[in-house]
Amino acid sequence: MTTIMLGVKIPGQKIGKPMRYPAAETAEKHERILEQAARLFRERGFSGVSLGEIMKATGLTHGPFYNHFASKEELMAESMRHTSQKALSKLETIEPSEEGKNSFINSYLSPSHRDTPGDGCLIAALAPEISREPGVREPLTCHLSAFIDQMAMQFPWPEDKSARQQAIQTIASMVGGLVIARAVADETLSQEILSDVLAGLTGSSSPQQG
Amino acid sequence: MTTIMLGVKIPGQKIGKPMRYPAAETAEKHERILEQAARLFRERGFSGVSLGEIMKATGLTHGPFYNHFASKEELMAESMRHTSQKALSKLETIEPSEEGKNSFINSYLSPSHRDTPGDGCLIAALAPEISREPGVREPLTCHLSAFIDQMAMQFPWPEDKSARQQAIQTIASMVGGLVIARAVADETLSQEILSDVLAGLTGSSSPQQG
DNA sequence: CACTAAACATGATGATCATCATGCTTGAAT
DNA sequence: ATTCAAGCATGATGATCATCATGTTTAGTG
Repeated sequence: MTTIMLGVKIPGQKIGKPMRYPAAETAEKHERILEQAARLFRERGFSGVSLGEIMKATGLTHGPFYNHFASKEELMAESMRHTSQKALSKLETIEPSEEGKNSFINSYLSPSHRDTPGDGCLIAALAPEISREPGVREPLTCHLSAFIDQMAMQFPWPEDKSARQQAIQTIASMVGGLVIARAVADETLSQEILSDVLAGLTGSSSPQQG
Repeated sequence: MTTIMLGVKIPGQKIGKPMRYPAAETAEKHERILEQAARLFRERGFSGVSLGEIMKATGLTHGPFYNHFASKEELMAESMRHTSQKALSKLETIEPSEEGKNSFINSYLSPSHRDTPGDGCLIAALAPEISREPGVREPLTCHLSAFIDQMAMQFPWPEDKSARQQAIQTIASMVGGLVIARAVADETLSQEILSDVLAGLTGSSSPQQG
């Protein structure tokens, strides 16, 4: 039986080994790479961003990339885990009430979220590409699974159907609504999609802001 | 004032000009390029497919591509229009009843559709990439707009809300459900997503086949 | 029959990119 | 102070790709 170490290389944290560069700064750069990658990937897709661009965005050259990650694919997976954690943490801070839920859905289906994919939902920005990239399907699966669980648990749901089923239906509507609102070139139609999907999920007929 | 000709080059159909290769065969090749492109783009994304691959799939070499299309971007737009027309035609053949609607939704959210993106929904396969590619947002917008109209008109909808709004909500759920079912690596979860979204849209609790 | 322009095939070209190679810099442990 | 591997920068390398160049084939037209 073979044990495979799947642990991720985290510079500046090797145990008992000397760190010639300040560990804190190195870890900070590592983090910056992750964050810039997460932003750029969501803005332009995995294949639309080069490693050089990402490194430049963090203020480094392309050289030291492989001191931080083993490959682009690993960076993709790591940046997804990173984004997922932040999204889940944010979700957990929302008031576990009907109002909290509606406000969450409202902000998800807002023009602001539609227009800033780099800071938004990982799934809506990257799902089809993820489907085709074996290396990133696992983090996506973990993320979505955790998100479903958390939404089902955190918010109140009508009791005629299971909370989990309703969470899944809600997420599907949110993702689908955002994805098509982003793809459409007509601002009026795009806004109509956001409003209609929002209305279906919250019963609200007032337009969402920001 | 300048008039810009946006017409698409269609080999074998220039008026009054001699066609040295058989017009019928040339038009057939043109069609084959469109179809292979539409399939490959949906399977692997725009940026995941090279022009060489597409031409090879049609039985030609990469050379004559530019005798048929002005650029990859034009091919992308044309293949989307081509796919859109076929999808709309197919939609129109569906019986305009509750059963027809449910059967349509059922087949959209089936494992078969999930597993064969190359022959499936254009939007679910390509929407995020379309959002980032200026040259293909117009055909997507036309497609979605026509699809909304047709669904709203063709199927019966509860009268407490506008048919159009319900069509939009339904499409959003379908697209979102398919997109996340495809992205997830866990077959059980993927199947659960398909079933739950389907149940929310049709009230059916029986699993979909094919 | 000779001519021609569309359509075809082979083969550049130049750009982009992931990854690797090399040498310099740093600073904690010796 | 010396050492040395992590981390850094510059600069290959080799692959892929969209697009272009060039020559060849084709079948209507004159």
